[in-house]
Amino acid sequence: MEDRQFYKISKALSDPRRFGILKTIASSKEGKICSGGVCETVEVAQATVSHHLKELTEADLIISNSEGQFKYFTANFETINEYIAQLRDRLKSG
Amino acid sequence: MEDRQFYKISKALSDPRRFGILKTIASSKEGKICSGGVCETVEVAQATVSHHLKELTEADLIISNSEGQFKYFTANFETINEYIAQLRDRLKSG
DNA sequence: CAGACATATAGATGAATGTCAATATATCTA
DNA sequence: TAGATATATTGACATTCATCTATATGTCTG
Repeated sequence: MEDRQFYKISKALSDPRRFGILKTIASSKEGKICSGGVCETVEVAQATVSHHLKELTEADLIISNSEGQFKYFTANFETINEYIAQLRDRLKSG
Repeated sequence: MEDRQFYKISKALSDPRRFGILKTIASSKEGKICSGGVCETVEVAQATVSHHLKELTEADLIISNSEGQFKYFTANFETINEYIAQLRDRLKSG
């Protein structure tokens, strides 16, 4: 993984609210949830949720899928797992 | 791990320079390195390094040990590993 | 003790960032 | 087509934060 993406992910994970949103998506029923669904779980304005979803998408931590007027989000476990592996590799003692 | 510490660690890891410093400490010879040693590996002022070391210490990602006028830092792999485990647990699908 | 060296702190500054209200864009349906 | 609903964008604002210079504190050695 490129440094660039690694740091983008680190930044994306560093805000508690944004992490909470990612968690909500990762643990959503059927593995997906729409923007409105996320909004209901959080106490910030819709614009703020939209902003966080964009950040998470740009970090490739979530994937979006439009269905009509709705936009569904899925956790990208591939990226999540690769990030965890990178964390290990980059910090290991040996 | 408490939410509080989890987020403190996330924040501490989110700055590229600070992560680089942690990496330097984790991969240092003998497993430890003093502040001055860290300064030599980085292109910022000594005060900035001191600030980052404080943040990493407060996140419990590194441990300090004073020896006379020097202060040596060691990576706290226990915390690092626990953070990685938490990341997994908090984001896992099931 | 005096000077040299290592680290910490204080205060300032510019940039990044989370947040919001307001509005725009896109899609659905009657 | 008009109104309703879902999401995105814009522009502003307050706060956080990485960074610096200058200075303080702490420790060693002559």
